[in-house]
Amino acid sequence: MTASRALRGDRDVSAASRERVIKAAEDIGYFGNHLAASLSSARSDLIGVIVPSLTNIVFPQVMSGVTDGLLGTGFQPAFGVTDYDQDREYELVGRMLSWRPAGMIITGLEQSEKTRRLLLEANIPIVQIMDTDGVAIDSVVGFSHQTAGSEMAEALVSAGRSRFGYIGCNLESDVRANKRKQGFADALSRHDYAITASLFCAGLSSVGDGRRLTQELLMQSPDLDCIYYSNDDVAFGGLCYCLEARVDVPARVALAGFNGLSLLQGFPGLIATSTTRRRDIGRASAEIIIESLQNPQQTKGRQLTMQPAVELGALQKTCSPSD
Amino acid sequence: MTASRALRGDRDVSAASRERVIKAAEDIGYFGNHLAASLSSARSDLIGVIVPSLTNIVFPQVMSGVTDGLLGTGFQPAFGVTDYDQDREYELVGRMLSWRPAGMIITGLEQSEKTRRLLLEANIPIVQIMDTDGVAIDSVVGFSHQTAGSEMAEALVSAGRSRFGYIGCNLESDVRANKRKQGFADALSRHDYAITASLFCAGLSSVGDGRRLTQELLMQSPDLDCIYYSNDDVAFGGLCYCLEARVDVPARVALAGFNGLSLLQGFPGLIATSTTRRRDIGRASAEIIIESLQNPQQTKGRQLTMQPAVELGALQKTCSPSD
DNA sequence: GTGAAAGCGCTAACAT
DNA sequence: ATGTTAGCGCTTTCAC
Repeated sequence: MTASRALRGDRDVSAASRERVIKAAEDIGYFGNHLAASLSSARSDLIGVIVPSLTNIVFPQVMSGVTDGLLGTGFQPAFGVTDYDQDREYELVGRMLSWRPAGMIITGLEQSEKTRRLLLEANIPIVQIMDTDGVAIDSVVGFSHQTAGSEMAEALVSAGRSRFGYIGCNLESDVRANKRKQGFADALSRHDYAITASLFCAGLSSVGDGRRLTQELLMQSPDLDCIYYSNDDVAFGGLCYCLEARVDVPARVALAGFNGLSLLQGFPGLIATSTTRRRDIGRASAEIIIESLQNPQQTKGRQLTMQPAVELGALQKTCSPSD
Repeated sequence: MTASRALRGDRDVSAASRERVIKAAEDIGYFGNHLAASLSSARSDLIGVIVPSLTNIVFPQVMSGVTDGLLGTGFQPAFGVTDYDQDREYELVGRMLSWRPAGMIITGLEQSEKTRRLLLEANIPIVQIMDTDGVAIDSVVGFSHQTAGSEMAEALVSAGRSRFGYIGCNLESDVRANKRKQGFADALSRHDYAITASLFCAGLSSVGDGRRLTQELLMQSPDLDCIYYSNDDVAFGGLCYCLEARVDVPARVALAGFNGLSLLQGFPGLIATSTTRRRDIGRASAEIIIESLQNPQQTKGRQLTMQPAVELGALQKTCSPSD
């Protein structure tokens, strides 16, 4: 009937009817039923967004970016969390698709074959985010973690460092942290250097673990002049230990993390990092979905790289401690 | 037909048919349509979850808790973010309800009157979380921020502090931080003390702001022996400043935050805090929704308080700096 | 500009 | 244990 048109803001409704309908709707406290609408029109205004974890601030920021990018478009994000578990991811993707979302944003390129098939067959725009090292399903917004790792290594070598340690958390599940480590090690070996000592912890990264592992690593390898961490949280924990133990950072040992978290502003410049544009990646992925929806042909398989910038901070000004 | 029953795991289907159906479904890559299912059965397996922000780790942790609590129940969380904006909240609640969720979890007790009406009329279990200072719509899981503030004040007074400063971020929108401050000030005044110096910053709380504001506050009021912060992020920034400026914490000045973030493990015990059980609150709220769904009568209007524990850390052992 | 008819893909209730 | 019928609340298409 006319009511349906009026409420959806269809033109071809007289101003008089429109007003009457809207008035009536308010009076009875009516609000539509998206289920019926989407079922009938065979499309919904949901954009599925899948992230691996909510344990540090990185993915929440990506989600904020997506929300921003969707604001005012009439589309709505629907968030899901996999906890870095591929089976859970498959399950979640299936559930999301069964809501017939208009598009999907999913973290990483390493979905299981089953999941990839689901996504492909859904026949909606898919954007994989946060990584570009691999084979895409459709569009991609992110950067190469491998490159990020090697760029950090190059920068640290240029700053005169030569005895490298590594500390990582959650490497069993965090594919991207592994890629960074790989890129880091590869770049070092091109300079005939290597990671000579490393420590790992299972489970999620945390400041506390970084602190503990750094103490341990420096005990067993006191000659290290640089430690690369799987991310900023762990690196920051390392810095806390060093400050308390009066280990001079970065003069005696340089610490390098990853992400460029605002947390680092606690001690500006003391930790080298690669600043990732997390909100921008979220926003851009939302925009690509919207464009694809408006222009299905031209926007297939776009690739957008936002490589993080290496920031050395105070390290820039120091020389090798052996000088 | 039988297929529908088989796929939903209805009993009253012969093992033979069930297998044939499931086999066939896999062959053609069939997966159901939640839209149609929910429309038909007039209920969905979604639980709407509304949080104010994703800018620090607190609400992501609540969301993880909800996800945990829902795991294996067949219900699924659907997350929404309001950015501390009541109009956005109203909009979001409306949109969520139009998906006919089975229940709603929403942060805080300060919804607008319109939003409250929407929620009431939805006739589904509602759980408001994170706060108990106010009037509930249905069930509540959280704690009194007012009490949390006064308990911290009491603890600090007992620890011998007497000259109090306050630093807060985002107080324009963060109702709960305001309640803590109020409770803190009220408790102080019962001891004839008061907050004698404060600084605020607009916008979201961050470590960097805490650092900057603490420097400023200690410059203009060098005699303070205690600073209460709106939360741990800001407090931690303050600690970073003090460590760098060699201000003795907690001997000369005690710092107190709120939340018990794992970040504090960078310098264990140096910041007093109230440890909130964020995951537990998320999990419990999910459980209450599930119970209400199974047992509509008995579970109306439950109230669950999980008051945070004050942790003084190193401050416990110090005496007033004037001793 | 408005209305009537059909149907989206399921589930519920009732046969059989 | 399986099939049949009707209908959830919309949108679409086509008349008027």
